[in-house]
Amino acid sequence: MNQENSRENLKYIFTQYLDKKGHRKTPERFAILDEIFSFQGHFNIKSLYLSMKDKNYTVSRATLYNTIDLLLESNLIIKHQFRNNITCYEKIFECARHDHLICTSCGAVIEFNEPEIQKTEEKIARMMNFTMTHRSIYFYGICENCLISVCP
Amino acid sequence: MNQENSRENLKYIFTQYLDKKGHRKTPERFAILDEIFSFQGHFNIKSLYLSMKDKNYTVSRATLYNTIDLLLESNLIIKHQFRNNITCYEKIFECARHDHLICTSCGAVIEFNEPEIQKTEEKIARMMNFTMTHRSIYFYGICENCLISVCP
DNA sequence: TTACCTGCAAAGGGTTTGCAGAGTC
DNA sequence: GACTCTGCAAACCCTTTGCAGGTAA
Repeated sequence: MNQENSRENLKYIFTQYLDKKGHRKTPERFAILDEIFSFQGHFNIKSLYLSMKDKNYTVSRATLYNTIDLLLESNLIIKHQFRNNITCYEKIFECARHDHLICTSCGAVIEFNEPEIQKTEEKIARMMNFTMTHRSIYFYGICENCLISVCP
Repeated sequence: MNQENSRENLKYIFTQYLDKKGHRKTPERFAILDEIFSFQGHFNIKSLYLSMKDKNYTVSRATLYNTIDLLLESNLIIKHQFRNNITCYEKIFECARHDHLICTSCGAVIEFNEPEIQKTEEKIARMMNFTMTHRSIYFYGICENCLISVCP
């Protein structure tokens, strides 16, 4: 699927969701959706606000928080807490399932994909009689680059 | 090891840490250590503050935050972020390694122990050239009790 | 037209900071 | 006695809320 089709698809999914829930299809909501899917990686409310303002499309923080909630509920993005009390978000639609390594030395956030985790998750769900909806896995430590730069 | 010996051991470890770092051994610091290890499960600054105040040992929030940082650095407690922007802590000294399930329906936090995770962690560390120091794993979903209480 | 949404600004709540006095070493 | 730590209160910052005006349906 090329990028344009992908965007149309996103809009379609979000529209479906808004219709289903009886929410209005306002231009702000689609502008925010578009902005989020235009950049890679993690973002937070502040960075989103600034990047939209930069493009002369200023929306209030209240609207950002409101729309983010809708995107979370429609499973187009997910929420992260990277231990610093600033909430981060990430688009998940049509992205490979992945988890994160966080370097406590340089702050780098590194994605990785390990299918074994999925199996373990299912095992735990069975064992604990728990219905999984999503997970949040972070490994903390020192990344390759920082290890190299430390004196022996 | 009985409880009293365990407490003495904790004090010893914390004392060693304070000495090593050149921090002072104030009564507040040991009172906070004692309070934290007197209760089970997770706590946050507010609950810690209140439970100490309850015992007529009031310490300021500033001192709590200060001491918590020291306890984190000495690896006696760990920090959690349960997605609600309230930082939670948990003692880890002499506790079995475990991770958490979080019920998004009733808010329950359920501990579990799955040794397979440890192996996966080591595999990822090798694969990604990453030196793990600690991990933060949360599975979200619906717990047993909430599943039962939902109408079919 | 009506109900919901947006924008603004103020309130809220957890965390951090600055400063004076107290206490450790 | 010097210097760090504590306590207090204010500052800080992200997030939420209340309200008036605007707009999708």
